[in-house]
Amino acid sequence: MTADDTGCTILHVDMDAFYASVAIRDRPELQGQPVIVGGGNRGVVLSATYAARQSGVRSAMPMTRARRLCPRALVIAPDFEQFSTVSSAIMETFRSVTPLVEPLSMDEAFLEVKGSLRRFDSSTRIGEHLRARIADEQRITCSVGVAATTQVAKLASRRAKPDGLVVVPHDEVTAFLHPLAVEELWGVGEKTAAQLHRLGLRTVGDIAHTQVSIMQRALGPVVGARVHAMAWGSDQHTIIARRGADEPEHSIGADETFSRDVDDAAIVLRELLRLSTKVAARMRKACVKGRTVTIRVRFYDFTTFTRSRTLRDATDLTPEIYATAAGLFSALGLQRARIRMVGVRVENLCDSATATRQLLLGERQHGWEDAERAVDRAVHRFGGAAVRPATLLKTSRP
DNA sequence: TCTGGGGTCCTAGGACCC
DNA sequence: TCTGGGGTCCTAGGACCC
Repeated sequence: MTADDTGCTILHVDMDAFYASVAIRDRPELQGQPVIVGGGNRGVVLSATYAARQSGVRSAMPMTRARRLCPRALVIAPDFEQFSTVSSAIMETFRSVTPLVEPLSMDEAFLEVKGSLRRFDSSTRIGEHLRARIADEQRITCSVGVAATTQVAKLASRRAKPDGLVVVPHDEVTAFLHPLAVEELWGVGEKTAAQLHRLGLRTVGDIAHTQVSIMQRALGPVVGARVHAMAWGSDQHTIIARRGADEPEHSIGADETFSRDVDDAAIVLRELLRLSTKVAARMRKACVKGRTVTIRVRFYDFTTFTRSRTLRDATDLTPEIYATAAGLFSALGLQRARIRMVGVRVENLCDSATATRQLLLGERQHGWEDAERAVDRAVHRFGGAAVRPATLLKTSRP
């Protein structure tokens, strides 16, 4: 790639093996060693150092398989609070260059740098500046992709890994994209790739030279059109400045895989209560209420059901969320089914301040609200274990 | 000893209203 | 008598991302 980045004002910045890099940055003896962040007897790999990747370890791989592939790897449990702190600092570094920062996850973001070119001279310079600062301030490496569109910038940063920078100038976009395998495209996963392979399409160039209508018939009107557009390097995505914490979510949920499959409804209900408590507390912290409660139940063979119910009024209260979740679960009428995972999610969120609530006849206005807020205060002062529903105290989870 | 936990977005069918 | 669309909301499922 040439250094001419004229017109390329979008950067995709992606930390290299983020969780693993943060986990070992204060432990010089582990530099260059195979390290896996993950855990739990039924967990997956969250992140692995490049030394571990050399043995074939990949993100999202079952830990059992990862340990088999790389028995000498050190396994470290994730510390999400630490990751979150580092992530916030990194996003602030990005914002010191441009206000147009769109975080995609803890460890990556799109930056629109058009407005910063006068100060920095070129997009490439900005990328190198950020790489140097993050290496200096956080002692981890990152990779940067520079292009005219988000999709191409994202693919460029992947090409740059680890610890590099790749520019894809406008007139080299098709030469860059077309040799790539279809599954390299953002939004093309296992199923879509298989569908494309059935059509005989192996490379991004194959997609580009197939009629949009054929793509849409195979993948649906929206996804088909998007994938075809991406094959020509054109995407409609414009960067939306967001600041993680005050961005309203569309849903808040929690799920839990049991360490062993469970066939006792009482244990499942107790877990639904624990998850409802967790979700309700997170909703109150985010100052949102929601109307639709969804449960997910995954069985031993990975088949998964979802059931949802929409309430008349938005809520952020454990008793209401739990009652709905428990009702949905009971309505499934399961008889000693072997359950692997359950989850509770609340959707249709709105700002707590604007949520209106019609009082039922005779309902006390502040009953549960007051109780829950007292719980929040106690948890804040004494920690999460301080206050929880009585049924969660009897036995520990399986 | 297979396969986490947090999300977003899309599709499709049915109910219901005008 | 027969037969309409369009719009919105709800529910269930599935694909995908990190």
